[in-house]
Amino acid sequence: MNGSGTRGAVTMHDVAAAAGVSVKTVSNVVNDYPHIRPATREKVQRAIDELGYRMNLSARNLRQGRTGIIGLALPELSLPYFAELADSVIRAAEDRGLVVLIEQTSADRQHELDVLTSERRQLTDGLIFSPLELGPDDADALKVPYPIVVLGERIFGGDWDHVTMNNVDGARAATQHLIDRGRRRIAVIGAHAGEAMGSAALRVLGYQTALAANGIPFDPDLVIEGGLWHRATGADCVERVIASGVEFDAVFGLNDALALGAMHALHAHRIDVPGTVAVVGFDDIEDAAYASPTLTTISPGREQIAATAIDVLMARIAGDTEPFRRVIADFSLIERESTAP
Amino acid sequence: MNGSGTRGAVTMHDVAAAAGVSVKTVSNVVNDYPHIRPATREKVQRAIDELGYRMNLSARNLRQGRTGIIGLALPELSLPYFAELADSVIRAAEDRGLVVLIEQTSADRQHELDVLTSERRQLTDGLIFSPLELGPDDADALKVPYPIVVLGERIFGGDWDHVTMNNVDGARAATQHLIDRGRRRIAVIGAHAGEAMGSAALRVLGYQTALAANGIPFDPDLVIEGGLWHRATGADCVERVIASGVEFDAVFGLNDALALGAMHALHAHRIDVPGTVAVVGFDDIEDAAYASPTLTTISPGREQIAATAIDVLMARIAGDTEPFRRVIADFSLIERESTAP
DNA sequence: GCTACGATTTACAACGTTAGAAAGATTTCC
DNA sequence: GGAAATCTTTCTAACGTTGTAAATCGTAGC
Repeated sequence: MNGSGTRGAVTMHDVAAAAGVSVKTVSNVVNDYPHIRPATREKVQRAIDELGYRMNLSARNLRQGRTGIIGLALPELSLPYFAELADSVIRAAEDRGLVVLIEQTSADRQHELDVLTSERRQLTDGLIFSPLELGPDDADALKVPYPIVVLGERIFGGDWDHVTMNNVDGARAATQHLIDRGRRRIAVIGAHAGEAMGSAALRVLGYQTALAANGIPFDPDLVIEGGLWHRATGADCVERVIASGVEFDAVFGLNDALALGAMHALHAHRIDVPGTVAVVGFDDIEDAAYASPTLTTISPGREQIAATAIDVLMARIAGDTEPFRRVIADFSLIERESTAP
Repeated sequence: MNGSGTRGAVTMHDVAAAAGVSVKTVSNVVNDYPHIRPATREKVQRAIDELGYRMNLSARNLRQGRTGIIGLALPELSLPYFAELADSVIRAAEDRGLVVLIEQTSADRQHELDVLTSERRQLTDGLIFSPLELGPDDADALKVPYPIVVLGERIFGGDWDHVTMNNVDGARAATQHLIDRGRRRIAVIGAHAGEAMGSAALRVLGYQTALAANGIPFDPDLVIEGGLWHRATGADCVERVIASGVEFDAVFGLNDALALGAMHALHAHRIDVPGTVAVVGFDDIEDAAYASPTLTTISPGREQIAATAIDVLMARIAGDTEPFRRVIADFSLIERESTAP
């Protein structure tokens, strides 16, 4: 079936025999060992090309104790934010010659714990882990015997590397932007009452900080609860503010899906965006740029998060023993039509 | 750092020594070889538990020539359809004890070709490949020396397994549903003029088939071109039909994003959905269920496609030499508010 | 008690690669 | 010209697992 004769693959031994050198010399050529006579290198290279030799990675992995694969554990690819994060991580990994194995935790606590001790960890050199359900109490479970980089905010102060977006400052900037546009009655939608450390709480904190910095009183009536951060929730939140009769001239959706849903509901009520109500989101998912009007949002530095996570992880895999790092990605405000003056 | 003493992992040798049996017996226990005395099995199991032994997968891979990893090559995870497909494939693989390595081709022809011969193929037992740019001319490139299952419609008649959705019949059913609801002037948006074999062409074909079956004349003015299947394109298509003055009482978006964009534009024009214009999509992405009104669509059997692809691939990996299969997944019509009577 | 025949267990040799050190070439320097 | 230094190449063992075949055990049949 494959071009080159026998069923089994071509090995270094075959190449060595064809080139008239030892196996180790072939290995040296393949691995760019510096001290090789040009003539030898060429001889070997020719044999490799002629025989169509491909390295057997399992053998190399066994010998070196490395696989070149990193794990990425996240809630679900169906959620646009995580799909885009995975996209970025895969690209960043590819640039560095690594490959990514994705595991979904379905936002289930037990599943998140399982991933940490799964047999799959044998197959990966390290793990990038984006938990949604684990909290400070689970810190011990994260003390694993392999390199791990944790994404997101839920677990602080542990003994591991942490790469996160700047939820507080990002939210502050989003709010400040609305204030700069003359808005004073800013509804924030998608809040989670019970939570102290999740993205919702941190973003609401940023919102409050911005209000305070501008001497605008905080009105609890403008903080709208909303569980799942879906479009439908966003629409529902807006329906509720409107029904409540509370006045507002702007909406801060704690993520883009909420903001998009909000715009939809505003539209349904013939409320002009951004004329009457300005809207801003958070995450910069692709749809935000295609909505109408296009949505102003905070870009959380997804690419940077992905690249940094991979770099930190690679350093740990290579044996780096520096103190654990906490990296906070740079965010940026993407101004679009939904907050045009 | 890890609980069990020395840096290096526990091996079968350690377990064998602790249990007082040979390495092979440990291997037999681990692999559920039937002829093992219960007492022995228990002894070994206890040693395994005590030492916290985990199989070294690289070693097994080397010995068996299998990795337990399958590759999944798709355009981009940022596209919701592919993110959801990847989700389904990963779940299906997990159910069967496999693990998935995702590679993105960025919808780039060269990149799609590269994936087929990448060094990564050494790491996977087989490949599930969803090409977007390769066409019938590239058939030779798909004759690879490892198990491969091709998704999608672009390449027919080759010597490989093929799992695909039923674009023609699905589109026919979507159109028929609109006809059943009394619609006669159905605009179809997102068509690709040049294409003969892509999803766009096949779905338009299904649309025409349904019209013909019901004796409704085909009006080319109702077929609206649209390149990228994004929400913005859908909105734009609707703007164009409206501007053209052509009458219509329904819109068939060739995918959900187009349909959602269409609903948005209709809304902007104060056109009632489904009262004045009914809308139907294709793909059943998650947003379709959260839109307002919720979107009627064709569910292309994503789960089934994923499961079937994995099953076929596993059979090939196991050495199945049956003739190549072509599986067409069952679709279903999901009726929602956008086509309510 | 002895033989035969499964049931269990073991010894040994791979799987294809690379680390480490030794061996062989070649060059450099007096 | 010879010794030392350096560059190249080779040799020998692993890495941890499983397939094969052979060894050992246990017991049923006579």
